[in-house]
Amino acid sequence: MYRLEPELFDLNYTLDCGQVFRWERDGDWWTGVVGENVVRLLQEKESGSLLVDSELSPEFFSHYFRLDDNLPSIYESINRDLLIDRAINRYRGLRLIRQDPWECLISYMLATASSIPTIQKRIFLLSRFFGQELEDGYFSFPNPETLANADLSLLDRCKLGFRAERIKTAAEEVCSGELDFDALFRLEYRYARERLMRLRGIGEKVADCVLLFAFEKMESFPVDTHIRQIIQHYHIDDSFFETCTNLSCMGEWGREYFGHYCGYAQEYLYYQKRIEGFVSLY
DNA sequence: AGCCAGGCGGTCA
DNA sequence: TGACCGCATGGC
Repeated sequence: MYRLEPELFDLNYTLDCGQVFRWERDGDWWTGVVGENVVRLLQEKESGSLLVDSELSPEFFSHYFRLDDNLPSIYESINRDLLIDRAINRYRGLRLIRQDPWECLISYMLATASSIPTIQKRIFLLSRFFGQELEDGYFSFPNPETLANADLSLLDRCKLGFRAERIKTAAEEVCSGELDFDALFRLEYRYARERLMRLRGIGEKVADCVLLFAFEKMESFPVDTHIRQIIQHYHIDDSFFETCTNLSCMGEWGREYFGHYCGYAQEYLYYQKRIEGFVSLY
């Protein structure tokens, strides 16, 4: 157990906002599986310091929680209107997380047309059946080889529905090296996106989530049902939307409107909408 | 019961 | 291209 003193960081918002699915809260403590490690974290209310119960190093968490991001500077760059301004101030300290590419890829393939509790349940079952037990009740995320070789009847027990075949195929591509994570890191956003979208089960939204949360593409702007509703409800920038109604166009708009760190803007808007619905700006 | 959830892929005009 | 539909599952 050790202590970290992160600046401008809110653990609760960061783990609760819906970007990760394997952290659970019990009182003030969060427990999660990161790689082969079971991790417990608590942030003290007054001091803001982080209590870490884990084998992983301080440097790891600094990297994992993107403490290297200059948040004030990012806030300044994305603060374009009253709605995002409110979200930034209300959920101050929410940071994006650097997720493991493989786990992130499969998780968001399993997230299509599902509520967050359902997604969490699928990943829990998948880990329980195909991962390795780390300590009592906690399992690692299954590796690509295991999922590539799993038979569909077993995958079915994880309640994946029509997503089962898709993740098996994706796992096979990762195993064979046909899908190369290192290459995705090096590719520019739009090319990495095109590459991911060649997989069955990955459209614009899933590709954007994976690129944002695992491949350092801050200029991703995932347009899910909440973001679509926000844009339609507030008529942000309505001169643009006279000619733009579909989801693809909304993504393009987000990148233009919020700039390079639009991924951060997206996450704040998404969380605010999930927690508070359509907020009043008066 | 019916609709929606961090959607995608196919079809049909 | 744009609108509609089926796809499994679960929560409300």
